[in-house]
Amino acid sequence: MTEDHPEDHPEDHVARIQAEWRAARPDLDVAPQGVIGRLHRIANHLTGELTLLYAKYGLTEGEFDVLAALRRAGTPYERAPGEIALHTMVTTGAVTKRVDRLQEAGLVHRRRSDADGRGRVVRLTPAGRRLIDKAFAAHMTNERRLLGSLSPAQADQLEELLTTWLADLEPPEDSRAVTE
Amino acid sequence: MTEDHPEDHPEDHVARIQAEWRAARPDLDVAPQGVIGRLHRIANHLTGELTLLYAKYGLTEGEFDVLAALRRAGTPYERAPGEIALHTMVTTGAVTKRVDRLQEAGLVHRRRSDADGRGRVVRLTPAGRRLIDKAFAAHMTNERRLLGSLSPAQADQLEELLTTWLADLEPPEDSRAVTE
DNA sequence: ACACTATATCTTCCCAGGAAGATATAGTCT
DNA sequence: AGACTATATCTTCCTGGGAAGATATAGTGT
Repeated sequence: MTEDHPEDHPEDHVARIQAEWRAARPDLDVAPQGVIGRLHRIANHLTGELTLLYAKYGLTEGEFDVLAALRRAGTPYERAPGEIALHTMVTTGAVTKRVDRLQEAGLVHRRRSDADGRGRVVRLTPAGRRLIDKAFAAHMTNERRLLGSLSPAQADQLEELLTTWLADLEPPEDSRAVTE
Repeated sequence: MTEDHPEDHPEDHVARIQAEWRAARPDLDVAPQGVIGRLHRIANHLTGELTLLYAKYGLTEGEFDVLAALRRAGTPYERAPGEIALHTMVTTGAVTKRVDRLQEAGLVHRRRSDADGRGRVVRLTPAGRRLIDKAFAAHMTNERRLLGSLSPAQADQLEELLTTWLADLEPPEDSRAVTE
């Protein structure tokens, strides 16, 4: 965030935006954009690439997330919609629709909960299990590729910085909320 | 991305997801999620916080971006919709609608281009100029706050890593495309 | 000048997700 | 048991943006 980075980066889009701001508003310190702007641009690029891969398996990102949450649950690959909403960080309304689409595609099955009449249970079908197993393996390969420009040491360093930052940004929730 | 980080992070959401995957798919290396997953979570948190601030000024993120792009242009704060689309990384259709809303709110003015009958020129009104000047200053303060958990040295290190990564992810465009 | 192609913007249609309300069932207190 | 509150899910309505097509104007070659 200091001004002089004697690296060989030929000036990226974010640097140009910062330069424009420095000209337009010399009274402001736009240093934070150097981190936050680049982080957002990277996130957008990554999302675009990841979405392309999901599409190869006929899935949207949201649908992939639901299948992944079910797969991670382990046998018998079941979870309540509310749990899925927590895991995937969307509203329950969004989960309802995602599950609708996945059910339509025969990838999940929905039934009433025995234990709680209000609850539902969403379960991966065998087809859903097969699909997410293939898609997730490809997804990991894809992520590894996208990280390719960083050396392992750089990736470690980056992970550590992001972990520190995230720990501060995330609400200090009790871990139960998400794990259970 | 190595397995042992002897820090004091008590295990975050991403670490839990990775642990679930290691149990469910021990054949896969989910290390990339450590970086990419956290990056996305941070980006989401940041977007949420930034959006809250935009809302205080009656703006959506998209509208803020348009006003900012015009403000950065310098006097007389004008840009063609196509340029705005490039700067804000959305389609021209999205720009049309954003400008519609901003025009409705009296923050920008739209007229035909003299030089090119197909073109339009979007210009900040005085009210728009005042609003974005206030909002952008607050935005920078907000971003500085959000970076607060990192030391200046950490922020520098992070910026450098992100710059390296972004340089590889961004298409090696010729710089004209975005600057002009 | 004419035909053809390229470009800038806008329009139409669609989709995913959020917010808030509706519904059904649980749990609790008396 | 009855009343009241809490909870899980779904439904309805709305909004922002994407994709592709429609318009209007430019530019180019003959």
